Amino acid sequence: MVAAANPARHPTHAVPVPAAASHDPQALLDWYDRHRRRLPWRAEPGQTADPYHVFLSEIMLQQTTVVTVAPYYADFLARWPDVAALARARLEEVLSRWAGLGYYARARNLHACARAVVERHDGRFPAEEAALRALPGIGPYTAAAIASIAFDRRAAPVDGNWERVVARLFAVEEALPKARAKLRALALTLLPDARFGDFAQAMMDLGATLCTPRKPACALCPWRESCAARADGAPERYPVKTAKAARPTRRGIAFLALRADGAVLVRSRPEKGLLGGMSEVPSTPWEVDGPGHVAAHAPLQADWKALNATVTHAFSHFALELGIWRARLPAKMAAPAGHRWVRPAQFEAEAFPSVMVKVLEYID
DNA sequence: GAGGCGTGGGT
DNA sequence: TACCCAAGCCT
Repeated sequence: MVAAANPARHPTHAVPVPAAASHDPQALLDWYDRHRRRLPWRAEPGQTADPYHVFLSEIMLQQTTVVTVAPYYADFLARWPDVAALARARLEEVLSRWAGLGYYARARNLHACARAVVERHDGRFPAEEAALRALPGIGPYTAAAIASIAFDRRAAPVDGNWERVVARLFAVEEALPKARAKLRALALTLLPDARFGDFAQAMMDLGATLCTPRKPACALCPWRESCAARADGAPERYPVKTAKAARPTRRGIAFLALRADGAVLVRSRPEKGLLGGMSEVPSTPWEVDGPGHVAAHAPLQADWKALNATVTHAFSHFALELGIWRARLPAKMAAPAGHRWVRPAQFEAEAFPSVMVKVLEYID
């Protein structure tokens, strides 16, 4: 979508803009110049950010906090300092270094995207939103983020921060996610005439530090005078959201097969779906109705002992309760088809998601 | 377009 | 405790 930089000069019929609203973009840029957060992936003031740094950080930051991302970003950048290096990496190694960060399709797409940049764009990220959007794992937000932050193109990376800020500035009563298009249209009316990258990051900093979900610090906000939600006296009421569905509990049993030499029996999950491509301890299916006939799912015949232990884990759309069955096996025992024996010293090279790290606590 | 897709921290 | 929340993308 294309919108005029200033709707007062270039009226649009797409969305009615309150006549009284004057959220001066320069006021936010001035605030940003004084309060910008120093983050590992950000360029120094006045400098252009490296597109690869923006790309890597933006993918990691999808639905993930700055504090969580920071060590992963440092590790990836040290290991793969540029997009060509990442493109040369093995997918298994990328997944193992991503382990613990969640939303594992991001890691697979990150790797595919690096290869696509090398193959389709000669190793240089395109500056245009449309070309960026065509790359794997890069959606409308990330395309706009790279275009604006790395290339200072006029683009609006509307994330959760932008949505919250805009919903409050205009006191939008329509609920998310349905209100998304409206919030985006309103966001476009806020854009300055220059410094698009700084403006994008300023909106994120504003949302992350002042215009927070709970107890926003309106007294410190550069837009406090023109904010409709503040005028209403209840800024924390925005953005309005529709209630989410309740999260069911699924149950299963994990089979901890321990060889006498200390090795543990593991396998890789299918490439697509939940924890796609990640390493796991074999288990029954995880179902709401429970594991059913447990022994039928055991990876091998053994003297299985049910431990008095349950691993619980919260996924985004269901809770998991995993019982543990453990068996000890001779050192020369071969791995069944599709499985492999892994010693604890080699765990670092495996792509164990957090739930499997919890299961592996019971190898002793 | 609504739901699948992780995780850890905060209240 | 049981939610809610965080720089979304894909199908």
